[in-house]
Order: sequence, then C-alpha cells, then structure tokens
Amino acid sequence: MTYIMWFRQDLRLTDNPALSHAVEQGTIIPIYILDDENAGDRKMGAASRWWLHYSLTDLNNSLRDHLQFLKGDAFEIIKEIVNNNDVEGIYWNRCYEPWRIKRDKKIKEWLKEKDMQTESFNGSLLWEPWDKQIYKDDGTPYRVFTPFYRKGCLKADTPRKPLDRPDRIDYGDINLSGVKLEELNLLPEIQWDTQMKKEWHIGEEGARNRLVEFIENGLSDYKDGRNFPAQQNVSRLSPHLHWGEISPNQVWCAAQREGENKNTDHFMSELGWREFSYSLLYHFPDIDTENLQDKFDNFPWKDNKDKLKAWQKGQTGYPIVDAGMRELWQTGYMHNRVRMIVGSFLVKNLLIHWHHGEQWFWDCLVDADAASNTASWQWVAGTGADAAPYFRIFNPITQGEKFDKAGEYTRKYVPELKHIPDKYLFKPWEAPDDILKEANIKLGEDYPEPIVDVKASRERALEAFESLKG
DNA sequence: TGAAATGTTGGGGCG
DNA sequence: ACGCCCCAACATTTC
Repeated sequence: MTYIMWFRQDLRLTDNPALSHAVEQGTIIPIYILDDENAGDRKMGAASRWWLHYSLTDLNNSLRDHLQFLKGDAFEIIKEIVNNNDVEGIYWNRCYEPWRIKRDKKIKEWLKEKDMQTESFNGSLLWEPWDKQIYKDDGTPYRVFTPFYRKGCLKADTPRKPLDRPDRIDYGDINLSGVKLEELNLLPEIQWDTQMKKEWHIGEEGARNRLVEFIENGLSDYKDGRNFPAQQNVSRLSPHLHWGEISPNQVWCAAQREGENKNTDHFMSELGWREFSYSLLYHFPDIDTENLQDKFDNFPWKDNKDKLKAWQKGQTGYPIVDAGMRELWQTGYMHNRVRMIVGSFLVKNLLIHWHHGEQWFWDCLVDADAASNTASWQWVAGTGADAAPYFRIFNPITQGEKFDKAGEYTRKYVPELKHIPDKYLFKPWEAPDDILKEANIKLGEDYPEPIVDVKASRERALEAFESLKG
C-alpha cells in the first residue's frame, strides 16, 4: 500500500502528525507542490522563496533524496497523481491561509468521492482556530489578546506532546515525473543572498539548534532583554516555525520544561500571539486587505512614492528606522522592537497605508506569514484587533535612545554613523558642525537629512485620526 | 508593546 | 526659622 505524504508548511520529520500517520499505513511517496496558481495575490515573496529552496534541500536530504517536486495547480496535480498511479491515499498537515483552506477543501472532497484515504492533521498550531474552547462565552471569537490567551488558550486542553521522528520510513516506487528542485526557480537571479546565507541555518536541524541555543542563552532574561535589538534574547525561531521546520508544540514544551517564571511565561505568550493571529485570519479572512476596524476605511492616507522608497531602502534619516529597514534587507529578518518602530514610522509619521508596509515585509521577510504579518501591521497601524491605540506614536529618537543606548545595533546596520557620538546618534541633524566633521558625516550626502519632522508629523497624524471622528 | 503635557512632591538654596 | 523659588523626579492625564 502506497500513500502520498504531501509536505507543505511542515518541512520536518519530528513531530509531524501527517507523516507519522502515513508511515504507519505503508510505504510513502513524499511530495512538495509549488502552487503559485491558487495563491493569487498571496504568492510567496522573494525572501520566502529563497528560504524555501534551502529548507526543501534539507528535507530532501532527510528523506534520502525521495522528495518529489511538482509545480502548478495543486488540485490538478493531485488529480493526475491519483488517476494515474496506484496509491491508496494522501495525507497532509493543515494550512490556514484562506486560499489554501478553499483549495484544500475542494481537493479533500474530490478525494473522498474517489474513495481515497485522506486525512489532514494539525501540525502548525497549538489550538485549532475553530476550537470551541477558545471562543468567548457569547460564542463569538476573541478580538482581544489577553482574554484570548488567558481565558481561552490556557484554560483549553494542553497542547499535544511532540511526536517522535518515525524510526523508519519505507518509500514507494513511483516516479511522478516532477521537476528538479532547481526548476522550481526559487533562488534569486541577482545574487542578493550572500549576507543572508551566513545569517541562518535553514532546515530541521538548524531549527532545533536555534531552539536549544535560545533556551540556554536567551530565555533566562527574555522578558526584558527581548526589547533590546543588540542583545541575543529573542528566539529568532519565526522563520523555522513558519516553514514548519519545528512545530510550536516542540517550542512550547521545551519552554515549559524550563519551569514557570516571568521569562518562560512571556515567551510562551508570544507563541500565543502567533495563535491569536491565526485565529483572527481564520475568523476574519479578509484582514490581509481590509481594516478590521472599518472606521479606518476613511482614513486620509497619503500616497508618497519617494518617501515609501526612502523607508524601504533605509534612507529616512532616522537612524533606528534605517537600521531596521537595512537589517530586513540584508538578513530577511528584523528584531521585533524595531519592527514596531519602523511600522509606526511608516503609518503615523509618513501617513502611508499599512498595506505598503505589509507588502514590503511580505516580500523581504524570511518569516513572512499571512497571519502574523497582517495581524501585526494592523496592530501597529491601530486598525486591527486589540490594536495599539492610534495615538500611540513611537518617537524614533527616544526609542533609539531607550533600546539601543550604546548604538551597537544602529551602528552595525548604519555604518556611516559609526563615529558619531552616542549623544547625537539618533538625531545627527542636531550635532554641531565640528562633531559631524570629525565623524566624517556630511548630512544629505553621507547620510540623509530626515525626510519628515517627527514633531510636526506626529501632530499631523493626530489630526488625521481626529478627522475620523467627525 | 508611547509620548508629551501637565500636575505633584520634596529637597535645597537663598533672602 | 521661615517662606519662596527652582527643579528634578515621579505620577497622572491627554492625545
């Protein structure tokens, strides 16, 4: 008996419920389908594709070169496989983007009509978004994080303990005439990934090492340390989780083993935010384009291509913002504190619609995730669930001084400011001429003048917000 | 998971 | 000794 194991966002062997089930049934044919056709406007961005290439390479190694790669409309491909080969069934772990739910539902119905064995599993979430335990008493989904997490998640069934890696896998002997991994064309044509390669250890083993490293060195001061981008207190597990190189259950249980304290609690609640984002996307499937709070539909956003471009390229003249945007560009990642700062800057100081930020992150982040990315952009914009009140506007100077006091992070990504004294690092335009000269900076040439005035733009944002009430 | 404005308090300098 | 002012430090309010 031969079964298809369809890998999707679960590129691992350990704690993989669909895989464990499949290998118990018989021999398996592991496949991956690159389905850009059904993704519509949610095709993977460039950084995601880059990561995927190496993650598939790693998975294929773990599967002793048995992973078969296919490209196109997954429904058509699966029909073809089932119609032309002697397979008994097909298993996968669920995905939650609206387009995938729609597609997978159709596929499952068709498979059932064909009397194929088919079952989907939960390999990506601690609690299913439709779990009745995690609804409010009135039967509607939570829109506020704290009760979602405390009254919902923490009171619901405890997450499944991770499954062991199957101790043997038997592979079926069917060639599906797919393509070579290289033919998925996931790697960039222009080589912008040299720096990125050094930054990450992609794949299941890299994910596990990252978790161990974080638990040993980052977790013990997580609650406070997570705010400082120069420190090593954040887990950096987000891309590994997104691709399913590690499951949230593995992370949750590893944190739990460290015992309850403010650091583990806080870290686990961040996994809770991930669940919350998925819950929101499930219950409000258009949040990736529509404001969750529709009163923002009339917000007077400004279209400004030059300023958007300056933000994207890390040329705003605000060093902490530019450092973050350049970290993103160079590494495919940005520290969470800085994501909030650059987000606030785009949406509030520049008054540019959060869509533009969301799209840029979607293209550049190796952890780009439809649920987390859209929920977080709506959060920072003030348009979303449990959102920061609109008037919570970050001051990029104060934030820099508070969270990168010694300038280690900022100077790393904005090296032209290396020699500016701390006192002026986050506001170089206030530095006296002799200090600028000594630091080898000519504002407007070596480093941009600020593209907006924070004080004036703050006022402007508050007025724009005020205009919604009228 | 804000920032700025405004209010309050208390210590020290000083006439 | 006392009131007054100044100002830092902290708390509260407002956007």
